Amino acid sequence: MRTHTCGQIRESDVGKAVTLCGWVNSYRDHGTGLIFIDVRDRFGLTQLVFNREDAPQSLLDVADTLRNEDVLTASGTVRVRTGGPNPKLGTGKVEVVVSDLRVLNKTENPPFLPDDMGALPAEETRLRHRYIDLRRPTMQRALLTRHKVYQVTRRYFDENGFLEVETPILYKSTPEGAREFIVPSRHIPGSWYALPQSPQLFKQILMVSGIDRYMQVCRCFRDEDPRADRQSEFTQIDLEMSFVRREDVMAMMEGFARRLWGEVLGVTVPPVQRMTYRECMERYGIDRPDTRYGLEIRDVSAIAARTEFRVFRDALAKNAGAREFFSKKGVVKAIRVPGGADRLTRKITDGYSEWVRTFGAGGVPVVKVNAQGAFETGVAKFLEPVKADLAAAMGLEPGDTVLFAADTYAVATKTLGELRQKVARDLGLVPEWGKAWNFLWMIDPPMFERNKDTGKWVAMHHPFTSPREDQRDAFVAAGEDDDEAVESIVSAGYDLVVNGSEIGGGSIRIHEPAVQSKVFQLLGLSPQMAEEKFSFLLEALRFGAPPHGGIAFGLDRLVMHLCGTENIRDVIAFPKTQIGADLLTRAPGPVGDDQLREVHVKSTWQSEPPLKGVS
RNA sequence: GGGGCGGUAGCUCAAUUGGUUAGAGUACCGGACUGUCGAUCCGGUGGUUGCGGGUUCGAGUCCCGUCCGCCUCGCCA
Repeated sequence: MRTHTCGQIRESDVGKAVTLCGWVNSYRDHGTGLIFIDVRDRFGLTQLVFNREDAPQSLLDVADTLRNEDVLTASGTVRVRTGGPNPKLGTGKVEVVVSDLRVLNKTENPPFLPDDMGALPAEETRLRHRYIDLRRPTMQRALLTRHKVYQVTRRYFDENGFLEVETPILYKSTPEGAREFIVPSRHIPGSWYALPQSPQLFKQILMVSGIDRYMQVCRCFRDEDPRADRQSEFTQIDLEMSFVRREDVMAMMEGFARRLWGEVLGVTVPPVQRMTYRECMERYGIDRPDTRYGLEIRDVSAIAARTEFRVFRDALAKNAGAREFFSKKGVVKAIRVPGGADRLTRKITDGYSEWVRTFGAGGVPVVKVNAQGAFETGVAKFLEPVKADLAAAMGLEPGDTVLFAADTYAVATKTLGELRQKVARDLGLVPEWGKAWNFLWMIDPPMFERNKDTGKWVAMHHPFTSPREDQRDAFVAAGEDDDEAVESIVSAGYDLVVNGSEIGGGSIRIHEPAVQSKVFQLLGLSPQMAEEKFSFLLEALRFGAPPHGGIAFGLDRLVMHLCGTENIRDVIAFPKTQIGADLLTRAPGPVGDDQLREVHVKSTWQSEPPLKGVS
């Protein structure tokens, strides 16, 4: 149908007869003289020109009807532009003098035009007419980047001896972890499949099967509320390796990250540092630290203990005798904001006090160091006796502000971890996209933590994560009710973090039945329950399981980083909204009673589905 | 489930303290124009102010409910 794409023609093509196909990007009708049409496809823009003096009337009649987003095919001759080049276009030095024009499909007046200039339509509108939104160059670039990630991924892991194996989408419901999407069985009344949260158990079984190295670009499903960087349906680069220690997996993945950033962005990934979970929490208050800026957290409990400030004293009284780092032990922590005395106004810091309530903190005590080095604000008088020690511990200079959190270790750490990021954003300390790539491995995370509501132990990663080699015996010996002991056991897990965002996580797995039983026991799964839910895995582990470990990278998030967007929907062709709706196809929707009967399901929902009359 | 922001013309937005016939840009329609390139100039069509109640002489504006979108806490092994 065409001889060239719209991004292809150059000066070297002058004089050639060409045929192009594409969409009308813009039309500039000069009435009695000239008509210019920019025709667009995925590859670029080419200017078509019609001259009213020498073009036949039949051709002009068609050209006159062209409007934005009409689909056309045009044939003509390439020539150098006589009106001067357009440096913004790759094809900007040439144009096509059209001799034949056909409208392949006239468009209705589109709800919006797919250009990247000016304000975008509301996201609702973009999702509703996704096919138009996806014509925008930015969206086409994102899909292209995503495509490159698929290609690099498959090449890299193929080169390294991985076998791509597909695993089931209709899967078995397992307890633990995220809420599942479920699918009723027609053949087995009252029975349900679940969509996989990840192919975790299958890939471990593939290791027992002797596959040695497995990878898959796979869709995963978690029926939890989405976020800006999270969809309930998402894609993982999933892999598993036999006969490896965590160094082997981490080295493999560093190589992968290096290849990805190199091939997609032309960026050389700097050396990947490692940081233990504990150090992450101590310095950054989060398990995925953003190390592109300072504002590190300091523990000032010992100094705070010598003040009469009620907020500090009350916090420090909590579990005062417990071991260090215990989640319920009271602590006072602080971050120093250089130059904050001027920049963090009373209004801003009051806002922080309000904001941290969402993390369970009561507020943010603030002290400012004025130009003369004196402490200001309400808590200053309490801190006067420890002024010198605090200044030394925090490295305070005139003009600084100190933000405190006084609470349990868990709350104070979380609060300052979040506040640190907010302050960095507010003060413009975060480098713009592409300026810094801070990769780090978070290692040695705890095996378990207590669920805040139920009080039960939950696996930090998943129940098949092995304790770190040297922790095995302590783990097997740990008493279920000994919180301090259980919390202190670290696993052989690892997360890869870039610029404060977790892009992948994995672990060395348990291959010993005794260790696996202990995990289930701590999670409150009786041997019978464990057998019922995971018999296939437990059985497989008994039939010659090699030591193995693996990791999964979030492909959507990788692409977000490589595209420089903070919206996961910008890297997914057909994403869903916050209530899991697809505004394009109007999924989910009702099904007929006969369909339900066939799968032995009766709905308890009596009203009309709300989405039906979407605005 | 909780908190926040938003919903006004096809699209992006405005509308004073609750007060005349809800405006502008753009798209679309018509006209003018020979080198534009986000063309320009002139004119025009276009509104259930998300939906349902309420208060009021009077509601885009205030109140209640509800739906939808986004951000977020919880949640996300």
